[in-house]
Amino acid sequence: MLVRFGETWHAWSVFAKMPERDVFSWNIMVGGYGKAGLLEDALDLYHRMMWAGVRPDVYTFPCVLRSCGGVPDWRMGREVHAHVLRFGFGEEVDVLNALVTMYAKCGDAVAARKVFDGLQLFLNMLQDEEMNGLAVKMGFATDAAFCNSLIQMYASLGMMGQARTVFSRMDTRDAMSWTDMISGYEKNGFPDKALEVYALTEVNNVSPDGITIASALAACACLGRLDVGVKLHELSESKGFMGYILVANALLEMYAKSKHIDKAIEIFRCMPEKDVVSWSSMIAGFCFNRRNFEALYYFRHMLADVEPNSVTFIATLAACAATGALRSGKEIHAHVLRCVIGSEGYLPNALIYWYVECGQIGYAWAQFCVHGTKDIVTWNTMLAGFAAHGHGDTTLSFFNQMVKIGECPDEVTFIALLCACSRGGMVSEGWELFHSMTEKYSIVPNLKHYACMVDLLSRAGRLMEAYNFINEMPISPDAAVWGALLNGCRIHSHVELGELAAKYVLELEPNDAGYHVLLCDLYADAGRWDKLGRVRKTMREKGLDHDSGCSWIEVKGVVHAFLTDDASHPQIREINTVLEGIYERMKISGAPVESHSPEDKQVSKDDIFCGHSERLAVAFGLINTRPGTSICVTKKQYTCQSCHRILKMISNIVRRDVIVRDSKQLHHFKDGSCSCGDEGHG
DNA sequence: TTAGGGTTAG
Repeated sequence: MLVRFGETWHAWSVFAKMPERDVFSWNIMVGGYGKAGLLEDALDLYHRMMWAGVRPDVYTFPCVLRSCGGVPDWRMGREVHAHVLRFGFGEEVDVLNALVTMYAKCGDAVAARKVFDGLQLFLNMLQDEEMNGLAVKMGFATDAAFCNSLIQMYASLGMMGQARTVFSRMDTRDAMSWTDMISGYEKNGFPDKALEVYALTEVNNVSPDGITIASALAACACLGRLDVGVKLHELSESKGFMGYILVANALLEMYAKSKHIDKAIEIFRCMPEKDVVSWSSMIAGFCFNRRNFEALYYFRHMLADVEPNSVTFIATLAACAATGALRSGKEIHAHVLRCVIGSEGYLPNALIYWYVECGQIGYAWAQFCVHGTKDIVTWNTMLAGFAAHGHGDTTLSFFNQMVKIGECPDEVTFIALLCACSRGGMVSEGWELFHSMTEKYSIVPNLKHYACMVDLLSRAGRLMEAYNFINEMPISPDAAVWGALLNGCRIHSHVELGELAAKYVLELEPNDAGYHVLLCDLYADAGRWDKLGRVRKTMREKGLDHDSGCSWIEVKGVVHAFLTDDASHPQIREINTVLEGIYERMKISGAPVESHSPEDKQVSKDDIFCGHSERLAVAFGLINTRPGTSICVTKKQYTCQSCHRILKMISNIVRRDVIVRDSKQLHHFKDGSCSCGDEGHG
């Protein structure tokens, strides 16, 4: 009784005073600790039960295995598996199901499958009509507890077809049967089907409990289905589930993923108690809504309240990566090392990705080297990192090394590879890799691969070849594919083809400011001021010119943000002095500085003082960081051509690496050239 | 009138 009210500690004191304890009382205690989330305690209690010489029964195992899967503790799970066999429960479906789920949660798919296969014969008998009839007659083939157990097992192995068969065979389904189906579909990547099943609960007058609602909300979050989500919110309120932390957390997630982060904040603030999931969901929610600084702010506040876990760190590192926050990320890295969870799941990959995004390819490499078990994501992150920093040859040789040790590339691998070829101007290598996708690795190229190929060809000046390539694509091209051609036309000043590409791009993405700017750059470079004026007018009409530039740089852990023509920074005088000095040195070196303005095509002071935010941020970095260190700036928008040109020169003049992460890609400027391989940038 | 279904990252 006390356990049911969540008073585990109180229950323990009663339990401890009991003169005699049978397997029944032990089961209640082990189950109670498990349900209260005190998984380690539940396992400890199970050990004590064993030492006390109590013989476990059929109820003991699902309960203790659930805790093993929840930790997850694979070694303990195996130990319990041995007990299952020793005590003769090796043929109990409910126990075997719990074993399958436990192994699945511990990431041991092989063992899960092995246990499952042992059951297959029995399950096949149920598929057989005669046996099924017999089972029905005996009253257990449609028994809710038994069937729920089967559904869970099938769902944990991703066999939703079988789960559905069992589900439809049932006479009476309880809330758990419905929840199993909803969460099964959601977890196996069919959130739409999950919501279809949820809709049936309404038709069938099923009363959903908190877990049912949370599972349906997860599916809403996945699909961004705010309409269903809001109904579930109302239902939760009417049923009094809002105080249930699981439901409140699922609601946060749903609102954040449906782009209603303010509603998520409202719910979060009303929560009397917040756990690690609530905080992590908010951090991830801010990232999802591109409010990365708030994500970092919440992370700092969280530390005073609850202990972060690996999910928290992964979400926070994503915010650090998006903002180029090197110092904050390093703090997290230190936390990770202290908490000894550095090798947990996806976390090492998140660290590599964050170092890459902050322009620290060397540290990313060091992190890669110390990372124990590398999966395909680890390799892909590193490959993409080398590609982004302009190390084309390294990317390809690294790929060969990867294949040599037996790692099988996936579709993401080829995006990184084609990107590297494109930036390094390696056309024949790019073609070869593109063909090898289907011929050697049976990977069907998707839109991203096609966009990479168009980028590769058009950057190399093979504009007609790129155009023909698009026309021969087996799938219809998206804006990114035409955008790559437009960019190539801009680099090689091919106005006519560029206009054609722009026509398709703007049909598909009529309100994308970046593509409009690209077209402006094409006209500006070709000196077509009349047409440039017309595009600018369209942008004004569409309200695309209001998004003024914003760049920021982190210096000594403090983020300094700059807007276009920003004169508000306390160091603005020094910034202007630095820019002026660079301008003087450019003049001396005779650098061919071109202007955006039609009147003045010669070296112009306007170039250096154009007020674009990234230049202000870079100049600020030059003043406030040690000589020789690299300068990392993050920009919210697309870097304009003029800035790109100037930044190349700055990197040459000051002999420092300048890294600018804009909305499209990473630019690593070094000794007068850029990693993006954009030769047309001047 | 004991178990088994659940939320966060990628």
